[in-house]
Amino acid sequence: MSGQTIHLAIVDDHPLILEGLQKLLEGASGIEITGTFGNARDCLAFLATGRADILLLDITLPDASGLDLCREIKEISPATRILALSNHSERSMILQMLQQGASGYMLKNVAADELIRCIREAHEGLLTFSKAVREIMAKPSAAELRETPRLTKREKEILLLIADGKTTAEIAGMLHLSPLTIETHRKNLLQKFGTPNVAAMMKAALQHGLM
Amino acid sequence: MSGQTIHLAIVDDHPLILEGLQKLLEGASGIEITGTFGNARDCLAFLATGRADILLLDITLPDASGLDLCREIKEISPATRILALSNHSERSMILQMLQQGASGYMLKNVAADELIRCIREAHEGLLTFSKAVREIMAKPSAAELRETPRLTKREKEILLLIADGKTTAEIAGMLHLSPLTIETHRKNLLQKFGTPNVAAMMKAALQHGLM
DNA sequence: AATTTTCTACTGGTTTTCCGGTAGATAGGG
DNA sequence: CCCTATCTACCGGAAAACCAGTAGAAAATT
Repeated sequence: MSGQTIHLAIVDDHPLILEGLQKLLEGASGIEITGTFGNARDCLAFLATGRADILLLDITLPDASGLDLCREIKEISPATRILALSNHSERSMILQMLQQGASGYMLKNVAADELIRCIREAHEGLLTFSKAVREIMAKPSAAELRETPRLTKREKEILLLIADGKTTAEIAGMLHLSPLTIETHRKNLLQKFGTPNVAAMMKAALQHGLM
Repeated sequence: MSGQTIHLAIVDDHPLILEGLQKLLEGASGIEITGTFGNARDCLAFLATGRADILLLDITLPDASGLDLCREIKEISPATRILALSNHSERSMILQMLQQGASGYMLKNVAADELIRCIREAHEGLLTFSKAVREIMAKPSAAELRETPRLTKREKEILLLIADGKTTAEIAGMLHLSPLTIETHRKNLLQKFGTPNVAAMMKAALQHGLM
């Protein structure tokens, strides 16, 4: 694999960026641009037949979210390594992109040599980031880790069972407790999270990484 | 900051690992071990008064999950950079640890020079991984990206509102639709996710990164 | 030993969700 | 133009969740 020509595709809704990247990568030996696309649709159509080892992917697209597109591409073409190239510099966005299957992340202000390094590293099967991204990722903001309700052991236990779709009666049966007790715990959980129902609570709990 | 002595603390429930790491890091100049702990409690007690620039953190602990401990530490001592040092090699575990505020991740089979490099890089404010971890992270498994139900525009819209804790009636009001219509969508969503209620659906949706 | 937290359980009632259908109107793509 | 997917809307009934309280027993902490 490595040492071969790298087949690169680019998705970005801004034509200027596409041109800029093309020019920028012209000088790089071993990298061949096999397609450039302004939206998700065209990109997917290309990947049905065409080849891309590496895909530079913007997150803001006209017809889909880059997050969705990333996952879709990994489904239909798992071998394609996706490098996010975005203006979004929030830690949470970077993590989401990785969760959707990206193999790297760069900000758009990345320098040419760094961009090329990232493409090469991704092609070698390594997770890769531009330096600016590594700096962002190393320092989680206090806002991101905003205080999580302190749950008791029992509450955590019950929260997990609720998340699994178990009803109050089912949980009561499993834990050999009265359904009324489970209801109380459930009520306390809702109150601790400050949410009106389990749907919102689930979102809060999962975003806090509680499961 | 950089160039100074790095104050390092270690949390690992296996005494042998603690000793091994201490010996291994003796030779490294500029790194001073200020504390070693076998559980979460002792570590938190230390951080209340003591100092640690970098914390090597195992995920499996007797009295808490390393994930929980990581977040707690970042809350009480945000300046402390946390490097996970674990046997868990699943991509999802690594992502979770980052979500909880870690600045890096290494597997326990890491070589001495790599360990030291990671500690130094973390101290310089950079996200850092051992090479093995970068390889794992670059290739998301098919299982992780297991197929997500294909939702229509409307369904996505309603899913988000449900996640915000809105009731059927509220959603109907917002979208100027009949509550019965919303109920149908809700029903279809449950069916597509294969979940018996919104709690489980929320978990599924969030784990698929749908929000 | 004293205090606080957690776990347990209850009453009684209201709201909401969930289940099983059916079905016309309106796109969007081949 | 046709076909499929989507969006809309309905019925009736069962199950579950949510709300607002109270309260004793058991742990855990101080």
